[in-house]
Amino acid sequence: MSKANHTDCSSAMLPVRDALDVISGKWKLIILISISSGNHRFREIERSIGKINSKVLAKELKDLEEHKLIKRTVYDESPVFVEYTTTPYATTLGKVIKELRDWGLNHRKEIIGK
Amino acid sequence: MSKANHTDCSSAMLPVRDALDVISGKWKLIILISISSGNHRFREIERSIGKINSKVLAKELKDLEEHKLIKRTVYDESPVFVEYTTTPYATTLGKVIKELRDWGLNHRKEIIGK
DNA sequence: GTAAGCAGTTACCTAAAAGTAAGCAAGAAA
DNA sequence: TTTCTTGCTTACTTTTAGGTAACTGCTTAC
Repeated sequence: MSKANHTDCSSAMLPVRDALDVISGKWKLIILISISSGNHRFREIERSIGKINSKVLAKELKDLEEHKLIKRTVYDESPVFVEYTTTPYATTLGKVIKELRDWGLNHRKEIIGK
Repeated sequence: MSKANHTDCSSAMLPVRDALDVISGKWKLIILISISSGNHRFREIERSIGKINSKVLAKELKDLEEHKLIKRTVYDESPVFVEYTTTPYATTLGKVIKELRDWGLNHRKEIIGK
């Protein structure tokens, strides 16, 4: 008889954990925003973010690709060039990003910048 | 003349960063969910999460309090007891959490559990 | 022929996050 | 009276994220 003297809420926790596994971290959403704002080349993305370094960017891009959120395409022209684009699946993150933005904007007003 | 050969999107990035600073990490939202699901005592919260340890929980609770997302109240009865509750401000995170949940649920269906 | 841009990689380092295990003061229950 | 529960703290270790700097092969521009 497992007498669990607490409210169970694991069903609410699990999906949030899943989502955080994909998007949390310092750079993932930032990179997605950069790409969907029109930066498609490695160096473009790097410059648009500014403080990121190429090692971290390369790693994060790989992660995002594994999660099917971006697509890496190599154009075999001369010189070859590499393009990163967001996938249709990435657009499902739109609402998440919007809510985070709105909340972050308000939070800065309320707490940080007072 | 700073010739920035990339699209500028810093205004979209900043608020997202602010939000992530507060909510990213392994436990913050999980703890908020636990408290708002009815777990108000330290040990209750601990048990409801399961894998967290008291050192980490204590630290995260302090962080959440600093961010005005929860309130710690000490009731000076005998024995004294401590209660954690979410603040009205925490409810502004509701939409964020909802979107994360929905996305996480879908993500598990689409990517993880296939 | 030298410099500069592209898309990264490599080896190394640091700092922060998270975990482990134990303990403590108080009261309550056995 | 020993044990249990609560709400933590302390000291220590491990793990992970993130950062630095240099360097690669390739190509074009000067």
